Amino acid sequence: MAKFLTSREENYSQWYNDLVIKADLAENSAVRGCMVIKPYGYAIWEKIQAELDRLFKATGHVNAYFPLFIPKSFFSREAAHVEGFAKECAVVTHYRLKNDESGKGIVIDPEAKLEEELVIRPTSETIIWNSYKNWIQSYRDLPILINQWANVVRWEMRTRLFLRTAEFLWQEGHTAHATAGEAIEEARRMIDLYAGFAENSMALPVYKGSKTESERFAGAIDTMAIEALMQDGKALQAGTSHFLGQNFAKAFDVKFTDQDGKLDYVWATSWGVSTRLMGALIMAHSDNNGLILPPKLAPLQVVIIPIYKTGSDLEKISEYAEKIKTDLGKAGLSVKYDTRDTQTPGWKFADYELKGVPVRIAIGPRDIANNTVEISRRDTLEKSTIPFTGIKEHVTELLEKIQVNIYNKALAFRNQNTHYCNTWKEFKEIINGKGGFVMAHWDGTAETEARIKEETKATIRCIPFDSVPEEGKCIYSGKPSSRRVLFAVAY
RNA sequence: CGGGGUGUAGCGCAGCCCGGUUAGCGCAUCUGGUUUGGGACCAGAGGGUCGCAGGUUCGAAUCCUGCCACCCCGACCA
Repeated sequence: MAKFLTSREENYSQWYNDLVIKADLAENSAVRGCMVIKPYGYAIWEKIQAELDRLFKATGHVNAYFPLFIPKSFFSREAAHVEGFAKECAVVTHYRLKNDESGKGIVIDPEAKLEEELVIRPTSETIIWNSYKNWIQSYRDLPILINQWANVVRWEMRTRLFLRTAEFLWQEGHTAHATAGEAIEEARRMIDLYAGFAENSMALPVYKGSKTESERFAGAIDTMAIEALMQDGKALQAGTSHFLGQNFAKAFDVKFTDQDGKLDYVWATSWGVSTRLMGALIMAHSDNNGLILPPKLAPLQVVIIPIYKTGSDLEKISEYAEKIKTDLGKAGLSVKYDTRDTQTPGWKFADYELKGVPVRIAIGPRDIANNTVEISRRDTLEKSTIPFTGIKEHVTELLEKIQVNIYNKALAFRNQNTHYCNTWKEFKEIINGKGGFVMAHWDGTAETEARIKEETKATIRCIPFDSVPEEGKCIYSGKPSSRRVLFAVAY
């Protein structure tokens, strides 16, 4: 089985690449570092989008859209911001092409040089706060709770499908508030929302916490993140939410008059998740047979496959199958009845396993005779034969069970691979060995953090919100520490 | 951007070192037939600017130079 995929044990990153390609999720394009998201992959992204969009709206946010291009000068207004992004910006310098004089091909028209270059957004804080300046005068104009679904470009050196591409799709929330407290609350609300989404919809357990200063978003006061563990023991940052203080308000001169008539700068947050979530989803659950998708995000939840020898067999099976399809459809499930006679049942079984369809129903003459169906779950590959009556209830329950089981499995793995280390030796053994998360004491200095990174590649993923105060000694420097932080080698 | 590797049919590869008929093989595709409860079988067919540009040579997939792309490992990052 699974001779079409490189196995996880053999080469985890090759397995991931194979899976993305063979499950027809995405492929590389003619443009370096940019991917084509194929229909099946995009369907999963649409499910992710739909649920997140619902959650954003349920917490009072609205969608808007800002330009792809940002005047170069906007970036220099916030010092830390420009420093963080300058190295990976694509820049538009001209607005016209013309035929080459020599008659061969087309060239940039040197006369069509832009007076001010435009940066293709790597993130939209600057262009958005430039607009907010005009929208905000009084506390009555606040808060502004806006989200944008967009593409952004970050000219990365090394790219990998979904995990790191030069162009990616994401959503970015940009909110404006009258008080620091309100903004902090908002930033925290959104990281909680992301964590809830990861756990409930993606079946992906995450650690929540704040980044250290060196890992913080360029221009933020506090960056909060959710961190997930992949099957190879590496961590993946799955979402971030930033408390931006008054940095962008100051950079773009966004002031408002409060209830006491005093003028103050506006407080900001921004938060986002990207198509990288697709990578997390793929890597966290899948196996050597292919994708394993949580039912809540599977574009196709149930597939029905007929097994027949003759045309009259197929007729009977189809009648039976169509009933099931209609029935399950009424229960709100997405069901496909695959009647293609160009592929054999065995081929279809393998293909839908590769694509991670959670539940498969096979119907053959045997089932017609016995009034049964064969039902198979993708997460455990278990098969059973069940009676035709009550199939709707059975499938609905099974999908819920699968959702829970996938989560529990990922949680167990995450917990088994979260180690509490007290010595440097032990720390290195785990990080260099099996990997995983390490909860360890840290003296709070950027120097120690950098040294640890240099020696082991491990970084502080976050200072977990729920880490309990505890007296200890930094594993590296031996200096006193009051709480453990979360280390891992990250993607 | 540094180190290593690879570019030959849609995909995966052999051929290259040691230049010489019509560039092979597996998978996939197409046609016909038999099949169909875990990636079916037989027969036949189609498909190639040998990554690109120069050079050496009577002759280049093969040798030389330059470039480009991709993969792996580092630094950077969601």
